[in-house]
Amino acid sequence: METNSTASRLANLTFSLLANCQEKEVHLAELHGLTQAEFRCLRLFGTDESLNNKTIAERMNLSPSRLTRIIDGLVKKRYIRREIDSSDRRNMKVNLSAKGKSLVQQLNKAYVDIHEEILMDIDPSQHEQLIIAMTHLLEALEKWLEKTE
Amino acid sequence: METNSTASRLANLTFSLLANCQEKEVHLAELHGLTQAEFRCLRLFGTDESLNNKTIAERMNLSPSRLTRIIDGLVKKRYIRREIDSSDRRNMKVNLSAKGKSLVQQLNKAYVDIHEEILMDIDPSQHEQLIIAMTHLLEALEKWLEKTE
DNA sequence: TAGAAATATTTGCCAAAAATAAATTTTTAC
DNA sequence: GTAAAAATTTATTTTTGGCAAATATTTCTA
Repeated sequence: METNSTASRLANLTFSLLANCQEKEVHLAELHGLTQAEFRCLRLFGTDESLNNKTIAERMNLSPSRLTRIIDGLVKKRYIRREIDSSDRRNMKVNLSAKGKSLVQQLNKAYVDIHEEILMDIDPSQHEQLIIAMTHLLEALEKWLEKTE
Repeated sequence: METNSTASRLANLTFSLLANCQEKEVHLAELHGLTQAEFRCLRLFGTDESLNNKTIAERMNLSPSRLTRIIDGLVKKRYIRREIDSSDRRNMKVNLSAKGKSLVQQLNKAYVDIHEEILMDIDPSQHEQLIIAMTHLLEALEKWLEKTE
């Protein structure tokens, strides 16, 4: 069957892709003097976002206390700032410093650039197809994750 | 420009994809009583492959001594076997046990199945396009990794 | 409105996992 | 016979992560 061999080719591709991305992350984190947890945490921030401890903990599937430590590191390294939320003083508003913003922007740009290069190699009429396929891939994965939770 | 916004959509997709895959790996490793390092190491094996310590260490970007420990764990958990290479007794040939083979096959099958499901949602005439695009993505990433090494 | 319950974060403590460096053993190769 | 290579052991450090208790603040309620 055709689908089967295509599926296994695709599976191999995403497998290698994943491995490479992971390697890339390790490398980038090291390059900026961050641990992987810190790096992953930083990448959660949009440049203008202001999050609190608990929200980040939930997004990263970690305990709030663990998050406090990760944020400690990022604050010490001057990538983010902590500030008491004036509307609810139990909350800590966490947001990027100038240094943090610049790094996040730089990383995002590099990431978009790679994808732009790829798209240049592909007929524009196929772009939407690709997006749709990738969306399916992501949905399938999310569904699978929920199922096994 | 059209390419730019498509590129950033695609970038977001692969970013989420990566995060989900990582979560999935954590989950699967736990499910089988393996640490993440052990799980990743196991997934390096084709069902009939026989590798030595150093090769695996290189593929995983780890020190040989770290690898010894990871393999220790996998041997203790009966997923792989160690055997002295009779042609060069300094080498250790490492290969999957029956239990290991069965797990690797099962994981590969689940992986291919997900991709098969995805492909069923996509017009078969587009399949080759998707493969090509993903191949480009992978190449771009590998090139980028080499550059920054 | 005083006191109880709930919420968010931090702190101290601890354990497992990940990683490296240096020393050691065995084997090979020149 | 000595140097180099492969794997392991030993010792040590860093990273990751959770739990329970403590603290501060807010919300609920009697």
